[in-house]
Amino acid sequence: MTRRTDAPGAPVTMATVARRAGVSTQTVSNAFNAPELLRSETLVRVRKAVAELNYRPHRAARSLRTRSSKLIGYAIRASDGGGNVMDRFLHALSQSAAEAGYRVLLFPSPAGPAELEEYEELLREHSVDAFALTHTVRGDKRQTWLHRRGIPFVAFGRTWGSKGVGDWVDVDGAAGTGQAVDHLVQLGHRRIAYLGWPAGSPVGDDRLRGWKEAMKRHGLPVRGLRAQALGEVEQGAAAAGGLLDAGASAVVTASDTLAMGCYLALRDRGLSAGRDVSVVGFDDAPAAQLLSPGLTTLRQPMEDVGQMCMQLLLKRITDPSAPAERVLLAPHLVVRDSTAPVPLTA
Amino acid sequence: MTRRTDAPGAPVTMATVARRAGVSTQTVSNAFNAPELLRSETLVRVRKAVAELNYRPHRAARSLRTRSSKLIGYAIRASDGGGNVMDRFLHALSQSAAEAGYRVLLFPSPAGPAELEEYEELLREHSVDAFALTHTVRGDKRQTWLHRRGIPFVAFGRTWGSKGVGDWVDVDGAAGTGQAVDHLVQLGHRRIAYLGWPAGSPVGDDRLRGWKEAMKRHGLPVRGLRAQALGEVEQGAAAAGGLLDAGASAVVTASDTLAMGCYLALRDRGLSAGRDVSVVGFDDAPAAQLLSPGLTTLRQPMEDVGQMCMQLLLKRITDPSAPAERVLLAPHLVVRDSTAPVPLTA
DNA sequence: TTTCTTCGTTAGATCGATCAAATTCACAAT
DNA sequence: ATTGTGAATTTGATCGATCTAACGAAGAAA
Repeated sequence: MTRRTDAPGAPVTMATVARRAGVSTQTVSNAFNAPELLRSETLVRVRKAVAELNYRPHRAARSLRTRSSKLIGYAIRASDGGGNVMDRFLHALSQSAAEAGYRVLLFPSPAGPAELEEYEELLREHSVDAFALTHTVRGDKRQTWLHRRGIPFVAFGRTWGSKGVGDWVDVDGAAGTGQAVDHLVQLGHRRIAYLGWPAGSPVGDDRLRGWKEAMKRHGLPVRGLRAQALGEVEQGAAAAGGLLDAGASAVVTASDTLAMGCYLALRDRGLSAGRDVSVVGFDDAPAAQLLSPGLTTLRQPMEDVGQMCMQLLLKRITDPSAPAERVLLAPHLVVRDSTAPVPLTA
Repeated sequence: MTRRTDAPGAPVTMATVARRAGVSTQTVSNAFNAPELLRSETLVRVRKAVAELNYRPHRAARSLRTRSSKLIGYAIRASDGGGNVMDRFLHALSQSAAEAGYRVLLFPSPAGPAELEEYEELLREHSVDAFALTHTVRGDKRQTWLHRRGIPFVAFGRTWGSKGVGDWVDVDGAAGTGQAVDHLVQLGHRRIAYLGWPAGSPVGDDRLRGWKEAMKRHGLPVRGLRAQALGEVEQGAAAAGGLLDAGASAVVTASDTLAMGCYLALRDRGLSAGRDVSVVGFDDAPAAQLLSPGLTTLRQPMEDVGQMCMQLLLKRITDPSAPAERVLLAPHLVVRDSTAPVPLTA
């Protein structure tokens, strides 16, 4: 026999609410999922009961019936080294997800080919409705795999290969370095150098292109104003030295680390960033504002990236067959003291 | 009427598996949850059917019946600035959780008093079984709140207030700076300075204490070998200058940022870290190994922290009334080139 | 008055698993 | 042959919501 009384301490379910409001459970359900179906007076009554009992629908029950977990899977990597960028993305993503009634399910991603098995496992258990991908690489298998099965997903990071599938959001590196050049030109610089990574990395090539195109747009020469180094500070310093010798009055770099290399190269020559030579970094790492002088750098708009990812994902969930959307967002130039007008003596 | 045939494309449920294995659904359930109850021959038969159908139990259904979501809630903050420490914690936590059959549910934590409402919401919906807390502060309300309701939780970060409740895991800052001193003493240093933050921050005071106690243990003087600065690199450099003037041959610092200040102070004097004066940082920030020379620093054992958190949490879930456990883990000294034997000239 | 609509609400089945209790079976003890 | 015992398996109820379909009441049209 079903319990008719509401013992204190008994779990509060829809039936409890229904009893108190003097309606059926279906009406309570409608109050949550289709309030427009209720007469406004009934709605008020149900809402009152919900508030008094502090009731919320049981996720598992709802999810079992509706076949939707309202969870988005996100694979976290061992140590992505991405500095605080991934942190910010994750926060922005979960924030936007929450606003849309979703939450983020975190799972550790085994590197390599076993990775897809984790995705599959989550799907088999119906643990997630969709995925958010990051750390996309050339010819990433995940996109096509998910696409083939009709699982909604969105990627932070473009599909670099020619024939990519699915929606993505990415940061426009070229626009970023372009902005940096514009900023420096406005300060009177003309010999604006670029310090990047060796050719071949898509992200690096993109940032280089932005500098090159902006220089052309302003009618400025680029010959001899380009150097490259790997991610180490000291190597950056060596490469930056060459650019200074070539008479650069400003250096746009592919990363804050390389920018730190510039700082060192300047210090070794008794010069100072900002005062003598302007330097622009990329990423706005935590160290950037701690440096002295504070580093002018390109901050990736992770809040917007997360929000946009969620927006595309929701659209995809709603309409799985809509054409893919791709969004490029420009980084934001954070101006600190490492950029300044060209010194008169130069 | 119940469907007796298994149409292709129909969802694979326990009934499908049961039919194929020629057993009841309960037996399939037992194969997952209590395999020792089955005759080994039956178990094999069921496992075979499971494998052929690629079946996994539906999370929501299981969770509805067992009243356990197997999810651990974790509140992600806007930008905790914790560098890569939180990243590593989160990865370690989800890794250990996965090994125990749990996953991590990420939710954005609104700052301030509204925070607890998010926790409550998750509990009301039965979305999580337990919580992992970080960023604990003096007199944190979350611990007592969760404790009072009997919700299992674990904190990364000790309860600094006197009357804390609940299990926690933390990094032993004092042990870290102590190790740094030991290492330097072994290299022949005697005038080992400490560069920390202004008194008052519990973490900072802890690290200072470790240095002081280790110095006493080795019978070394501490007078005049202590300075403090806020988190900025340049201020660190100024403070470090004083220590160098006081004849320090090595500096233990409270953070990698302060260590970078030492680098600058040395460079300004034409000296170099490692060769002339040894420097030890704290945290192993991404920049630490990029610096030149590479920074010897104390790396927080986040993998162990995450694992231990999960271990305590599982115990707590199993036995909610067991006495609280607290674990302190020592950081690991990562030796790079910024520490070296005392130069002969000194 | 009767019948037809429409709107709001209710009743009963269902999602896919686990729990508690009942049942079957093999085998030993009486 | 009968009963007892324990292990292996099955049966039926249940978790808490949503779905489909049916129902009742109010007002409009006949």
